[in-house]
Amino acid sequence: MRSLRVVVIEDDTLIREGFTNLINQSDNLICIANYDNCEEAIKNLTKDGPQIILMDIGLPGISGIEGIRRIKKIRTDIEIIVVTVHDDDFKVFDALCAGASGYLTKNISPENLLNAIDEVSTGGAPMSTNIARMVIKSFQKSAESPLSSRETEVLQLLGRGKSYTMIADDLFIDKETVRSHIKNIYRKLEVSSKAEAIEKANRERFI
Amino acid sequence: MRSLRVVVIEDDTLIREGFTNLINQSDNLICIANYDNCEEAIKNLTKDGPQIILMDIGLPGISGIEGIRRIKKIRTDIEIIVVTVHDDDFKVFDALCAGASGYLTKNISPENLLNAIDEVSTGGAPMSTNIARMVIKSFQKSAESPLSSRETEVLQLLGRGKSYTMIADDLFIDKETVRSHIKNIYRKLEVSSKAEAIEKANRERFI
DNA sequence: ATATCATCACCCAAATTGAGTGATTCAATT
DNA sequence: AATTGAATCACTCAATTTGGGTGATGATAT
Repeated sequence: MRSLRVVVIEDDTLIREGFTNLINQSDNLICIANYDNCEEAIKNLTKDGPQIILMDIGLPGISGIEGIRRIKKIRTDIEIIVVTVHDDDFKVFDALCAGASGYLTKNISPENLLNAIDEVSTGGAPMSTNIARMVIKSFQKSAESPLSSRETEVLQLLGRGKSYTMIADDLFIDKETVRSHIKNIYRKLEVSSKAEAIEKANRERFI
Repeated sequence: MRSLRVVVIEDDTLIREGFTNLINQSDNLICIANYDNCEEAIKNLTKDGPQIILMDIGLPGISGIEGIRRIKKIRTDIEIIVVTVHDDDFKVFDALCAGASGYLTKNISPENLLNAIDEVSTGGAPMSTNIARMVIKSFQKSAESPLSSRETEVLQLLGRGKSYTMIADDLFIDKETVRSHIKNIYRKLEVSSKAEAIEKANRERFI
């Protein structure tokens, strides 16, 4: 069986060496190179030709997030797994949006790290349990929205760029009714424009 | 150690019995009840008092998706794991939006099913590998967008409900420039209004 | 060299929006 | 029985927004 070519990008020497050794001890993986920064890694990307990259995102120089973006731009088929201590929402979602296929926090066991590499190579998306929960939560609305279900519906359509008239047609109600709902939405959210309402509703996960 | 109380909702008798037996054979789980429809399960929800519900979503009567919504409305703290043959995008995202904490396809092994129940009880979000990949993909933009990066930026702001003037202020450019970008966006996307542009860009994952 | 990108300008008419100030009906809660 | 919230509809008014034109400029890239 062919070995999967892995590149490690991680500025902590100890961890970098640790990952490299771990990968090379596995019989279906080979760590083709390791780097302590993204710039170097990108420079050698074509030469190295990895299928998988393990990557820290708290790096000096260009951030790991930007690094992911650039790597995916060069070769979309490389699977990138983020391995980091950061588990704050923004970092996670930025990394995923940039193109990461997996996201692990650093307390992961060596065994699970190897499993994750395996998983990503077969079309999976390995995530630490807390990350998976964050990701799933991002789909769910807040329980304590002040908006009624009809108001929520109206605001959703407004957020899709629809005009009062179009919303009225979609919901089979009069334009005046839509206006009325929107006034109530503005009052409840304490805003006074479409943009503010959409902004706030998105931030607080009302829609 | 206290047993986790599980309820199974599944219309296929064979599978339902199988899940029930499997759960009861585990020493930290107890299947407190099982149902072949959501209505019954909801009726007995308070009496049963489960921490976890295993749920099919291809049910007669009210759909599993609607069932999830209603159950979460009654008791937000119940963790619901969807176990189903359906892995089409809409079903998955609808279920997650409705409040599911996990999503497994039915080819799962008995061992992994028990692991998933365990995982969800400790704050995880168990997903089959293909589902996890779908979920992560939903964060990522399409590679072959016809829009330039500036146009993408403009369209993103438009999608947040901002007016031309606000977008101009945000990007430190003239309102006329914004209009110009939007005209080009409309041409490239072959649309002729804000709503259509946002709709199409979202559908094709350009923003 | 041709094309795309990013920027700005002016015209025009129709549509949209936000802020008023109302009303009615129905259902739920107290 | 009274109140509240939800959902529906009506009309005015002025400012803003939008979409369609038809241009231009300089820079960058292919």
